[in-house]
Amino acid sequence: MLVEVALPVPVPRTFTYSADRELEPGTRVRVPFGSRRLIGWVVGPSAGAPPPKLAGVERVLEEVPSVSAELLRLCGWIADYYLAPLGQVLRTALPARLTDPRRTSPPGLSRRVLRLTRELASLQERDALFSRSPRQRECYELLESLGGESEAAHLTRQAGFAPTVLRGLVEKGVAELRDEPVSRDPFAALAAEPPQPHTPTAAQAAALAALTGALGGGDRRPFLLRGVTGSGKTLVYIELLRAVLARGEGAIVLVPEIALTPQTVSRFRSHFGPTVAVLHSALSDGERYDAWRAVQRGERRVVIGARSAVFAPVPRLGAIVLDEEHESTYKQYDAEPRYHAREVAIVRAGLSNAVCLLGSATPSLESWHNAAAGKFRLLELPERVEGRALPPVRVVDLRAARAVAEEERKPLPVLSPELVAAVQDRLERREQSILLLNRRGYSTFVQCRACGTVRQCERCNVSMTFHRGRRRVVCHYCFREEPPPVTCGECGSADLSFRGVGTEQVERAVGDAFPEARVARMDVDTTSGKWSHHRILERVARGEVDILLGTQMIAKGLDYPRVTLVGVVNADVAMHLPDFRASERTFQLLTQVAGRAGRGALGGEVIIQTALPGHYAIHSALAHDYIGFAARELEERREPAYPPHVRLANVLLTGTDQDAVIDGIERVADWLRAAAGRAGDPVEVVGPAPAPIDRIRERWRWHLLLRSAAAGPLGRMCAALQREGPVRPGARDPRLVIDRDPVTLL
DNA sequence: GCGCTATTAGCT
DNA sequence: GCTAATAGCGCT
Repeated sequence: MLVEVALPVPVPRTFTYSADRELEPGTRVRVPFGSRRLIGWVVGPSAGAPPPKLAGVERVLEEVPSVSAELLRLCGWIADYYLAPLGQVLRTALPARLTDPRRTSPPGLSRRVLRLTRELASLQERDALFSRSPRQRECYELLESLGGESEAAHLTRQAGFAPTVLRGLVEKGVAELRDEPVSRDPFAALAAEPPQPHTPTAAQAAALAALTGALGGGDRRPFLLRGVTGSGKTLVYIELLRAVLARGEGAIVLVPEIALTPQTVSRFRSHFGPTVAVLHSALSDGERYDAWRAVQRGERRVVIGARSAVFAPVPRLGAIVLDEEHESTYKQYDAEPRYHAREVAIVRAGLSNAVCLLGSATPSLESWHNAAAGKFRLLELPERVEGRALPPVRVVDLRAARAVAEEERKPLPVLSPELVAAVQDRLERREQSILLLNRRGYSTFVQCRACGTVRQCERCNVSMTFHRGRRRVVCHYCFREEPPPVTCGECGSADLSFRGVGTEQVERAVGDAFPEARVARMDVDTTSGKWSHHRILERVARGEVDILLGTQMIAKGLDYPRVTLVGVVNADVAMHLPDFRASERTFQLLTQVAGRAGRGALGGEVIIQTALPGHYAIHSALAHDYIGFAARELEERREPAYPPHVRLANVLLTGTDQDAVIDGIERVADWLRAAAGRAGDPVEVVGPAPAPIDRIRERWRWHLLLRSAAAGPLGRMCAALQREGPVRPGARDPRLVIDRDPVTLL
């Protein structure tokens, strides 16, 4: 008999193979493919005539399909909607162990584990023991943050420690190497805090009643929970999950990024203990596979994870919760399939008859629009728990500050006198402050005073950022770095100006203003280690940090009662980006970071430095006015029309030869316009135009937008373009990328 | 004419 | 995505 097999290759079709018996859809098989062997999934019997070249399934890898019928349907929907090959979707949905052709046998029954045996409490002891072995220290500290143990293979392969480093720790008597049976949860050793006692507020109780009332019911519309920061959304999630578990079902909780939300994860663990599986990016392939199997067997019924956890094989799915549903990290924008976990969650909940709950203080306009249209059911938590007020927000007008600075012939200070006074006040009261600036490095660009030329990356059309710590200028797109320029590359002048403030410069300004303060900086540059987020946040939690400064990663999910001041060094960073979501992003970030202040009994205050105090995104944030912001922003997006009023697809062509890229995108545009005319479908072609960043890694980038009132015609046009358009799918130069519902047009 | 490198068709 | 076939190009 003949079966259709989906393979993890970028070819948008399935392949026909012969099999000597009937194979259930979802069964993993090994098949010959060219000169190679690949692992694929049977998706069903083959209809029609056998192909001219027919090979047979070489090996059936499992008797019970690893992909359930439900998951297969979900992946099929993703493949169709996001125009990705089904096999690539399946590979994304499953742990790497199951798709790696080198590992066709089940993983062994035991594995080598390195476990800490002695605690080094004092810093002096640590310094002494590891004075000549920094790698051993790093390894020790990684183990510490992993809960005391990790698989040896993980430490050597993924974390990059040499086997001698592991042995060194054993010889020093601080760790042991042992063979352990599989299926251990590395997070089990992490102490969970006891659950906090609580009484739901009236609003929480009402939301819960609606949610639990919907369990197992027929109305499949998702819920949108809008709750101001500090209103107790997590409590609602927890109580919903409790009800789900009581019905004998399981649930998935999606968070934007596990490393940034340790407190949320810890609350789930404290309530549900060992039935929680945390799918973390630091898991080794083996640990991830173990967790996946434990979920599939029903041993763990609550799954917490980032985007890809939406595929967790929970057998009887009762609910999917998506926290901070507006976050753009839910969209996979840089690889196929370019899916949005929010849409996938909604579709999956529909297929499983599960409750889908989207939560946010600042819902995406798409979701807000859907709630207004009755497609989502709206729940609201309008007040903070225990009647705590939202913090008052003050604005410092940078235009006025700039005028003063110019008059006094001094540079504009990074921190205004108002902000300095407020931080000083917190230091005296032994409270904590958070300072946000969403730009890393020291100076964001280097400009020649003589001719005005800005130093650009050789491979990308972006300015290079000066990193003072590294003494380099760095391209944030291709990571190329060079020594900082001393002369202008254009005119040779040595009069260079290092401009644009980044977090490193804020750190320096803070150091100058408050030499005694204990400061921590948190951005991509200080959190390169897998557990460094964790380490910095632990220090904040223990009160060892007076001022935490950093990029947007300090804006999410932190809940520290001693944080009573939030300062935004420059609120306008995202506002000038050539992206229709610039205002929305600015409003969301400001609201989110403002929510970090005053979560405890001490109260709090927010100070925002901006040159655009009159902009609606900023004054809506000042007033904590989501509804006002959303109404205004929805109006702004009517003309020209942008989501949520219309659906978009971004059609991007990249290549090393600019002329070929331009020629290609023009042919694509002509083809699409002709096709739109023929089909009579209301799809509009906007462009082509160079992408806002028109060269990255020596590849030129041109794009066009497809705009349509409805998703259906837009999807059909994209599919036709892929099938019959002038650029062959899979070609590498120029290469065509189709991104539906894009979150960024850069 | 040979051998190295860049490009690309085709994979069941 | 990968590989094998092929086209392109410098060198003897």
